[in-house]
Amino acid sequence: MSRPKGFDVTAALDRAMDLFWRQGYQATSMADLEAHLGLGRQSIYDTYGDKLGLFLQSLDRYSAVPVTHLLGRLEAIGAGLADIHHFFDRLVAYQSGPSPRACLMVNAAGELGGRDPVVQRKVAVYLRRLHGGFQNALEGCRSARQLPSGLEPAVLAHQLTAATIGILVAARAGVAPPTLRRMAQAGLALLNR
Amino acid sequence: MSRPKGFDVTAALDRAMDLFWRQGYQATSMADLEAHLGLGRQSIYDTYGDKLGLFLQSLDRYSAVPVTHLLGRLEAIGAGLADIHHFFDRLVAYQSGPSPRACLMVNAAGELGGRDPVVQRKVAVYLRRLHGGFQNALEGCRSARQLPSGLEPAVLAHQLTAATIGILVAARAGVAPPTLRRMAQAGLALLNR
DNA sequence: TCTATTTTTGACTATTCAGTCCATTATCAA
DNA sequence: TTGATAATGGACTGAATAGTCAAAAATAGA
Repeated sequence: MSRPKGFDVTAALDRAMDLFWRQGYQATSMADLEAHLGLGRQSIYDTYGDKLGLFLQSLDRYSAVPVTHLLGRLEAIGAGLADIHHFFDRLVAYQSGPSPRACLMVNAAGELGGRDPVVQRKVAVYLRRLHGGFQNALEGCRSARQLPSGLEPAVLAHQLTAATIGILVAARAGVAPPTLRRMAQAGLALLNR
Repeated sequence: MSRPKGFDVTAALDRAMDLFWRQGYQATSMADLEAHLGLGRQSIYDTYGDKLGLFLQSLDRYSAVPVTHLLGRLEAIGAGLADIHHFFDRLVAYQSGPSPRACLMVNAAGELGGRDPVVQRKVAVYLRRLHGGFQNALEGCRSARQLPSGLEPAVLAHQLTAATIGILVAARAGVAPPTLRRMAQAGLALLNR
């Protein structure tokens, strides 16, 4: 080895993820990436491969950081009702900012799901993970007798996953925060029966 | 007036809608459109304006035909439980084909929702319409005593809308039909208690 | 200090794209 | 039949694109 990279590879990936998250894949040019990462083009190609490679790594990074951040408590041992409430609170709060970016995975499904099987699979994994997190927390609820009998965690997890995706698509469509909040309340109402 | 158009303007719009639905906006080039519509470029520009204009008209056409086709029974007077079941049956069946296209509106939200307010608004209108259709049918259910008391149609409509969007995003992610069916069953299970 | 290796930089290329121009063709109204 | 008008097809354009190349700069190890 001789000369080390003059930048933080992971930090730059975070910035790429941010840009793709906001603008989408095709609307983000290599020139945009150069500017936002503060890197020369060749450095980007050397480090991450081509544009699609960088995007796919951004999807992985998205799973590793923002998704884990939001889902962490749902996926933990001992997760329960409070964590589900917390999840939707955070979700709505995050999508109620000035220019909500919705979800990189959901956006990617809409833009590239129709033609890139690799993107498809990553989104599918994300959806399964969402479902798994809810199911874990719901089984915690059941153990703690926080859940009305007769509600199947696996089924309820589908309903909560759908509620989440619904909110994210609505956010991308510019739906107003009060409506997003109502959608979240409708999701949480599922737990009260 | 002198020379009439040598093609069916609406039929060509249907074909453009099909193409955008399958491939997305940016992945569809004017050359693709020429080939698929069987028209010269100038005819397309003369008739529909620019590419974005054609896309926006495709969104409107999508609302007018496929959406109306699928939602018609939910929006009709006298809609009820059977129509909600029918809706999800059709939805899943349609997305279980060899290469499901999911939903033009949802796809468009993911691809263009982040930067085009016109697209945003059209998607938001579509979401409201979906909610309205469910709410109409649910109120029919309530009148017919098909709905357990304590279920608010407006809230339940949010849950069913989310279930629908969830299935559409999953379809775009290539999720297998059996899972789509389970997601639909989870949606319908909302009506059973 | 010297050398091998890598990063960086910026210019370059070939392609693709949306959109335009214009000559030609076809139709309606008179 | 004729003149006005509109539609059509194809070539063209300028801009933007992803990706490449090669020279220069910088660093670790000897």
